[in-house]
This record gives sequence, C-alpha cells and structure tokens, in this order.
Amino acid sequence: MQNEKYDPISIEKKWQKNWEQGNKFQPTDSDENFSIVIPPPNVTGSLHMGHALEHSIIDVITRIKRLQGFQTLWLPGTDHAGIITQLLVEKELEENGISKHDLGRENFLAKVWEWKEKSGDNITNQMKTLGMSCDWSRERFTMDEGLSQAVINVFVSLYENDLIYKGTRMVNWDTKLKSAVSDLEVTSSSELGKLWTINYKVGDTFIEIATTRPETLLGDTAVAVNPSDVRYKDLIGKTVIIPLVNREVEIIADSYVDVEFGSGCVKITPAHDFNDYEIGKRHNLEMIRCLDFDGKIVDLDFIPQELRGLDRFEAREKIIEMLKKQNLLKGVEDHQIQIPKGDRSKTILEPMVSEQWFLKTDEVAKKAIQVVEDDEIKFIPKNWEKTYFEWMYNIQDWCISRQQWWGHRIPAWYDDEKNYYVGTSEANVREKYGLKDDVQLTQDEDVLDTWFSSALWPFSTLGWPEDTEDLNNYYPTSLLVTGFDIIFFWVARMIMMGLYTMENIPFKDILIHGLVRDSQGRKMSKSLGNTMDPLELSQKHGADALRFSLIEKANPGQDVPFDEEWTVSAKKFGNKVWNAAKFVHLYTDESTPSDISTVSLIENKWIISRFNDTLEEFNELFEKYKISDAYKLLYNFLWSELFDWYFEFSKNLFIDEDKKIETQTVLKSIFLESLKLLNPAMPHITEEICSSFNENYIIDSSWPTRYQQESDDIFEIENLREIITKIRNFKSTYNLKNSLIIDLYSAEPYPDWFINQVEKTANVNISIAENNIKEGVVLSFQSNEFEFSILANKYIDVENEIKRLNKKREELNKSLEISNQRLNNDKFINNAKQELIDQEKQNVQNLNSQIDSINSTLNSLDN
RNA sequence: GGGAGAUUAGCUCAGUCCGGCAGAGCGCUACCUCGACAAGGUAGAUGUCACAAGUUCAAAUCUUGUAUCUCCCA
Repeated sequence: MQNEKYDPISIEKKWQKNWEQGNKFQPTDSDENFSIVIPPPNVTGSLHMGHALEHSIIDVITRIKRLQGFQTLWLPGTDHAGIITQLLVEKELEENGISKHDLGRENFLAKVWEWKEKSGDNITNQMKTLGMSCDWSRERFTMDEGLSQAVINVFVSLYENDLIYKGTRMVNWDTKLKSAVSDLEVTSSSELGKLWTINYKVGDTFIEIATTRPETLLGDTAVAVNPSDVRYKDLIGKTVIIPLVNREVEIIADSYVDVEFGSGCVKITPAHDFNDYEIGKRHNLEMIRCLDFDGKIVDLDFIPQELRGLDRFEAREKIIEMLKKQNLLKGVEDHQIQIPKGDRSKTILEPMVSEQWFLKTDEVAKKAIQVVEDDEIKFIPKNWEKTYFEWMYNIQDWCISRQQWWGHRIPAWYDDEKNYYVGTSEANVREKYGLKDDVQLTQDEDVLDTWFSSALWPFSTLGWPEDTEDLNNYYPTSLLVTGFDIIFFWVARMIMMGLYTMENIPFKDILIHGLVRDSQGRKMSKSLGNTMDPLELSQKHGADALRFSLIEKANPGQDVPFDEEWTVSAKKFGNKVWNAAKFVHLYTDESTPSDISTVSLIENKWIISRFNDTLEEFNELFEKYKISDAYKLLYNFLWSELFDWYFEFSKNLFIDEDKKIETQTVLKSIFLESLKLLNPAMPHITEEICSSFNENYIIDSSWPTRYQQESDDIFEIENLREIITKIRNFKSTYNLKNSLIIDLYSAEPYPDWFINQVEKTANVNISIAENNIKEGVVLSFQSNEFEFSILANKYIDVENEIKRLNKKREELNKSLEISNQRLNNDKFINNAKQELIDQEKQNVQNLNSQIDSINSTLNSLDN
C-alpha cells in the first residue's frame, strides 16, 4: 500500500539502496549495446549544478536505453586533476608549516594519496544521493594502475612514431606553479596599463621605441620596423644600442610590425614574447632569457648589478627609474593591454622559452577533422562542429609536460650525459637501448598534463591496453554528454587519441549542454555568491524534483537559467503523481483484470489513443535528444489529460457495473505505463508507486509500446470536452457555482455515453425538448453537430451576455474575413495545396455556422 | 580584428530545417474545500514574433541589411 503523504527523502534513500544491492545498474546481456563514459569530475571537487545537469541528462538517457532493452553501461569515475589537487594538498601542508620540499617527492605523493583515500569519493557519494545509475563496480580513476599503464603505453607509442618530441620552445610559464601551462588554461583580460616610450641609440641619434613591458629590454636582440615604412627605410640593417645592457643589435624589417603602433619601431625580445619568438625564428635572432622560472631577473653578468634577482614588477619600476636618470625615457601614457593569467593560479603568466615535451598534432588532427566532416561523429546541436573545426584547423603542438609532482610521470630516463631514453619502465629502457647496469639512469622529473590521461578515458576505463571483454563490448561508446567549454580541452583530444590508439572513434554522438546560470541569466560563481548547492536542493525538495527541474530545461546547447521555483514546481508535480496513484488505487484495487485489446468504450479508447500519440512523439523527441521537450510533453499529457479529463470521465464510468471492469483495466494500465515513461527522470517516486501496485521493479521492466486498437470514433471526445468547457465558462461568467445543476435541452437524442459525461462532468441536467424551447431567452452550447440550449433568463444578466456575444461575433467575423479574402484570391486558389483550400472552405462553413448561432441567440435575447 | 549564437506573452523557453489564422510551463486575475490531490480544481486575460526592406497568393519562419545582447578565438 501507499503512504498518505509524498515524502521524497525517505523513499529516495530506500530505492537507492535497493537498486545498488540488486546490482541494477550493471549491464545485462542484449544484442544491442549502449555505452557512455562519464566526463570525469575532479577528484577534489564536490557536486555543483553543472554536474547535476550533466548527470541528470546522462542518467535519463541511460535509464531510457536500459528500459529499451539495450545492454547499457554508464561508466563512472574521477580525474586526478594534477594542478588543483597538488595545490590543495600543498595548502593543507602549509597550514601546518610544512612545504612539499621538506617532505620530498615520495612523501608528498603519499600525502596526496592519503588525501584521495579520505576525500576522493565525496563526489561519487553525492552522485549516488541524486540516484545516478552508474555501474559503480566499474568506477575508475585516472591514476589507477590500469589507466596509468595506458598513459605510459600511449606515450611510448607516440614517441616511437615521432609524434612526441622534446624541444625548447615558447610556452606559457606560471611563476607561481613553477610550471608550463596549456594555451587553453590562459585567460587574457584587458586591463589599463602603461605604454612607455624609450630612446634607443642609433649612431649619434635616437629612435623611439614604445613598449608595455620595459623590463624585457634586458633580453632584446633586435629592433624591428615594417619594411613598407618609409620613415625608417634607411635604418634597416644598421645597429642600435639597447639601453642599460649596452648590447648592439640589428634593426630588422618584418611585416608583423604595425606602422600605427607607437613610433612604428618595436623592440624584439624573442625569449619572452610569443610574437617576438616567431620573428626571432624568422630572422635567426639570438634568444636571451632575462627572467628566470620564478619571474625574477636572472643573475648573469650582462645584467646591471642592481637589477639582478629583482622580481619582474620591481625590476620594471627600477628600470624606468634608471632610464629616467639617463634621460632615455621619452614619455609614458595610459594604455589598454592584454594581461594573460593562469586559470588555476590567477597569476600573470610569463611567456618563456623552455624545454618541454610536445605532442605533434597536425597529423592526428587531420584524421580527427575527417571523422566529424564525414558525420561519423556528430555534434548535437550541429553548429558546435564549427567551433571544433575552427580550433582544429589552427591547432598548435600540445605542450604535455608539467613541472609538477602529482600526475603521470613522464616515462623517459636520462643518463649522466643528459641523453634520454623513452620506454615503459627503467628495465624496459635498459633492454631496449642496450644500457648496461652501471649506467646511472634517472627518470624525468616532470608529469603529464592531466588532459593527456583524460584523452584516453573512453578506452583506458574499459581496460585498454589489455584486450578486455568490456573493450570489445563497449568501444566505441555511443554518446558523450558534455559542456561546450571543454570541446578543445577534452573532446577534441579524445577524438585524436581514440583514432590514434584504437584506430576508431571514441563515441558516435556528442550531446552538448549549456551552462547552469542563475535566474537572472548570470553565470554562477562564488564571487557573485549566486551558486546553488544541488545537494541542498535535493534535501529540500527531493532528488527527483531536482532532476526533473533540470531535465525540463535542458534542450541541447541551451543554457539553463535556474530558479529554485522550478524545483518547487517539480516537487508539486511529484505530489500530483503521488495523489493520482492514490486515485488509481482507490478505484482499481481488488479489480479483475480484463483484456485491454478489446476495449469498447469511447472514453477508454480515447485515452489509449492519447497515450499512443504521446509515446510516439516522446520517442521521436528522445531520438533527437530533445529530452526537455519530451518531458514537457509527458508532463502535459499526465497533468492535463490523464489526471484531468480521463480521471473525471472514468469516475462516471465506474458507477456503471458494465463499464467498470474495462475502465479499471484501462486506468491502471495507462497509469502504470505512463509511470515507466516518467521513471528515467523521476526514478524514485515512480519505483515507489509501482511497487505499491505489486509490480516488478520498473528498472527491470521494458519501455512501453503502442496499444493495439482501432481509434476511429474518438474525435467525439473533443466535442464533449468543448461542450463541457463552454458550460463551465458560462457558469464562471455569470458567477454560478460549478456545483449548481442547470437544465439543458437538446433538440434530438445524442448517444447515452455522451449525455452521461456532459451531465456528470459539467453538472447539468439534460432533457429532450422538441420545439417549445424556442420561447424565452435561449442560449446554446455547440460543438459540431452537438448542441444544447438553455433558458438563459433563469440564470443570467442579459445585458452582459449580449456584450459578450457581440465581442465573440466580432472575433469570428474577423477570422471569417481573413478566410474569405484568401478564398477570393485567385492566386491563392491557383497556388495553394488543395488540402489547404479544402481546409479553408471547411473553416468558412464552421465560422458561418457559429456566427449564425450567435445571431439567433442575440435575436432571442433582444426580445 | 575573426567567428558563433540569441532577440517570440510579465518570466523561462518551444515553434524557424520544410512558409498556411501565435504555443507551453510558470506567474497573474476571479471563483471554488465537489470523497485522489489547496503542493489542489474551474474559468479568464495577455503578443507590432528586435527593427527595416525584399521574395511570395501567404513570412515568426526564406533573402538582404540594421540594432542590441551573450559566448568563443586572436
């Protein structure tokens, strides 16, 4: 039996336990597979609204596929989040006065693992309380032994195929993390800075050089002008003296130089600027590093003594001061500049030439572009593929090394002469390269970018490099659900690595979802204080309500401006379903089931037909990943048709013993089948209700199919609903209580079932009156051939009614005019489809008959 | 500077591919405790479909241009 009140929290805990103990989330054998890997959340993290949205979408899809009979796997797990995790543990240690260097690499990593064991399953536990149906027995972590092996194998293979190389190149250097960071982890913001103009000496005279970063002049190795700039034509090839360091460098011509910027002469510092680096390469310039990895001026002989060891920003002040003293500072003005900052550390990044490991991307990117062009992989919505292409066409080699401790250590070993050897282990390297035991080898200190291991996620989680059953069963995966913000970081890289390693795409469809925003459409952020905690919401309103409120808004690619009101409404919907279940119990418990394929009552045929339509449309929307629209459709079907009209009609059928059994069967069957459609979005409440009918678990059952039935005569239900609404409208307009039974007359006998429903549902009393009804003030309620009259002066204010009818007639006349205009237009008659013309003619007839009816009513009111 | 998207009821959004009288939910207004449900019921009101021009018998929908906003890349 079912509890009186809907209490989400208690039933949700119960069902989460039941499902997990029953191993309900593990795939069961089937001819068709559906597999999906989770976009791994950071192991440090806790669940935010973005996760709740993404996971709700995945879970709904997974649960529907499971019910549809697919061998369904949703594989969960987390990512080691190299930089964030290391920062977090470092910070904890610092609070106790310990630095990671005090501990040493090994001990520090032990601390990180300790932390991971303690708090690493935080996020997975949170997912469980929202009812996510992941196969927890297959949960993976990017630093697992197996996944780490996958990383090593892929690295070695790429290296052997000349796709990974070690090189000295310009990278974004984070002086706080003391590591290279990815181009993608840089956010540049426009800030107000200064533009200094400095005099550089050329022979006996000076030229003006404008710069926003005067401290880098210590590393200048050229001055450049635009070759088309007539002002400086004669200077090209001459030399110039760099102030303070007194280095003599050449004046070169390069079309990169913007004639409009400053004086049109720019200083070139190839070791500390991305553009200058490119110019340096073109002109074979010397690269002089004047800043070290801490962001301090290097302690080298060519640097003036007083500048050595100064922080880059102190050095700037000092250099300006020195230039002033030497009378070389020509001017200074405010200037809007782009400041690159590290996403993680929030510090200003330093472009720096350094030695790093890189992955060559052009070749793998070409294949990754191809599979999307060929629609082997589809973005939903499709326009995101433009973003993907745009990035892929301009892809740069990927700097994959990070100067960190927490992560996958690069499988390269160095001998005393700094020669390096790449292999799966030290032993492997010795064997492979024939190195004797007395050769000292030390492993590369650096680790790989976290995204390197994430890029392998779709196959490493399935057991690769072992040739596992899971890999054969579930790769390529069916679908990836993720946000547009990581198309570059993750999606593109998974496609490249999947194609390289597996020689097959990692997934077929990519469903892109939007961002969860606040109710005013602003991004949720801690600094704005507008974040919402999905767990808190689920505790207040239930996980089902939270899930449904997110699902209802989540059309592909659409942002979700979230309001707690949505969740409140979703809970009300849950309550409505709960009470509907009570209704079904009340009328169908202790009923004898009958054969649903031989239904004869029109009301029952109608609801079956409506269910069939809803199911079909739901399935169509679902196939297009229009999950939000699918659930809105179901919501409307349940609330406005099943629980509303059909429940009312069925009450009137239960009174009659002959109609009772068939109606009980239909009511119960449609209700329980509808619950199955709702289940993927609101799994707990539907499972609970279903169990109160002693049915099997929904999660073990199968997706509904159409009922077989003829539904030729159900259109009369539409007339029935129209008549009833008109009567209610009449009562409402004249402030008559809906419960007041009013007398109606029909000129001819209509079918009993029809009369019965009108009388009971609209609270009226109908009798047949031949002609005598024409005397007195008569109003009528009409729908197609059905027409009922009422002696209106018994109930109404005539003046008011005349006004209302006149207004109504005006509206009808307007419509009639539009239709007539069309039909009188030869071009319309000649060009439009016949179907449309017929429809228009039908419409004119309809309108005319309604207008006639109003006219005659008005006539009778006038009397 | 380059690219993508958005603009429809008070709010959040469908509808645009494929042209045929403008839709949903929430909110709002009035009335109603009628035996599933007041976390409810019944009824009602609400639109220059951002703007302008074009194509068409017919434009929210197609074309071109404009404006405003959002995002991504430099």
